[in-house]
Amino acid sequence: MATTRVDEAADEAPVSRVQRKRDRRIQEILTTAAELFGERGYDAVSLEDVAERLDVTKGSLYYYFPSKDQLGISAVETLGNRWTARLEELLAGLDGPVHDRLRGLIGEHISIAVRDYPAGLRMFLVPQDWPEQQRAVIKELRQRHDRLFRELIDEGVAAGDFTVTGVDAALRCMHASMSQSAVWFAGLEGQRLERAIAELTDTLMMLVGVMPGAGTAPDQA
Amino acid sequence: MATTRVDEAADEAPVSRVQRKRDRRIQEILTTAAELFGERGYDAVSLEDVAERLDVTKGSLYYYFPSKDQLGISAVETLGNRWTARLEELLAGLDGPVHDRLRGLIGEHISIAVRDYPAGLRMFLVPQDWPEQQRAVIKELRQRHDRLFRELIDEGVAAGDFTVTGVDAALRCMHASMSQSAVWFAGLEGQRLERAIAELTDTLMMLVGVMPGAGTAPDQA
DNA sequence: ACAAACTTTGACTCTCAGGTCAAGTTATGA
DNA sequence: TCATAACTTGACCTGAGAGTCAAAGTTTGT
Repeated sequence: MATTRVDEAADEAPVSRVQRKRDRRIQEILTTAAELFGERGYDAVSLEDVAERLDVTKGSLYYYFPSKDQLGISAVETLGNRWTARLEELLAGLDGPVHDRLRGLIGEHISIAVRDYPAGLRMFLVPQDWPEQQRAVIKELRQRHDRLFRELIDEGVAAGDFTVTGVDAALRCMHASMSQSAVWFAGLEGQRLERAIAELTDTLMMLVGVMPGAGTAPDQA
Repeated sequence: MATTRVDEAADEAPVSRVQRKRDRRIQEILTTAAELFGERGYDAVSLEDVAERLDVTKGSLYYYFPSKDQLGISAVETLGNRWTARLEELLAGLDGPVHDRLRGLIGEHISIAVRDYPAGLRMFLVPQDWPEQQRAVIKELRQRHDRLFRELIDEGVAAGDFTVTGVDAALRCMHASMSQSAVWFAGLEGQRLERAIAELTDTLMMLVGVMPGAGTAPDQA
């Protein structure tokens, strides 16, 4: 503990204990804010609401963020990063035939979305509801998600597993449905939720030309 | 023109000349309001905005509607009725194999939605954005649209034309995609819009198990 | 123990949008 | 032409929420 000022030298990450504490606080705020924005929409949530859930007062938030919009942008960014990271991680951990990986990715995407990020989805639905600056962030997020799916689909198409025609439209439908799922499935739990997700997954798999019950290899033609 | 007071007797429709004028005014207001709500969302539109576009002042609106919410409900209702009526009419005018009719319905639905009712779609996306009372109206509207599609699909399934599994999920995806199309295709025009709609239609047809290029009867198995 | 840095508070201002209304304008019908 | 009903106006009230800030409270390093 005899650190006189060692960290002063390290020029990469934010370092000092006080800095870390500040960062943690900021994360707390962002998480809570994202939660609320997701529940009720950006406009409908006041900073007083956010403050209340954090058990502080509005003024505190302004100590960390210069405006509601800035808080909104950061919240969206953080949420998006966590979400995407989780998907990327999941995908990295998957192996086997493309069909199975895609199925896993779709299912998990919906599952994560509904369970953990109903918040995040709302922003995909009507980007215009968010202030100008957020839209850029949202757009980028969307593209990252898009890429994950597209790469997998391309792989499947190259391998001859999928018969998808019109990848763009298919991807759009997938995203639309997955986003909407947060609205549709809100309130469902346990078995019923499982089943709803499974059914939606099957349907979406159809969009890339792979029937749900067809097994791994289509050797019945 | 020698009407002394003939209409006083008719007890069904709203009658007097003054009444009809009033009704026309109300329709104007509702149309404009729905337009604006659709463009920017219910919350983001102030009555002053609505009044401005109508070239009157806010006070006038309160002469016809007791509150913003009531105006909102009526706007949603009117819009929904016109939209559904148009779809029903369209469907009634279609004939030929189920496949073609469904394709026509989907294409027109998207086309109408994007071109004439970008307004109306927004409310399907996140019903929670609307006040409690509107949601009932929205839900009913959704069910009416749902029924149109479902009946057609059921007919196709009965006839053995479609291989759809999980009608609910498929319908959900269709609605999600059609609603989102108003967001995706906003700004597109002419050829590009045509093509986008066509591609989306093809993709959605796939959801009910009918490949776009497969012709009317699947006699190639 | 204590000063400096960091954090939180709550009372304040400002603006904007919903809603009211008395007074004015315009249309209707006899 | 004129009384009456229909409509419109604009000034006003109100509450809510964004944003500010001096002062008070807490943590930190020495």
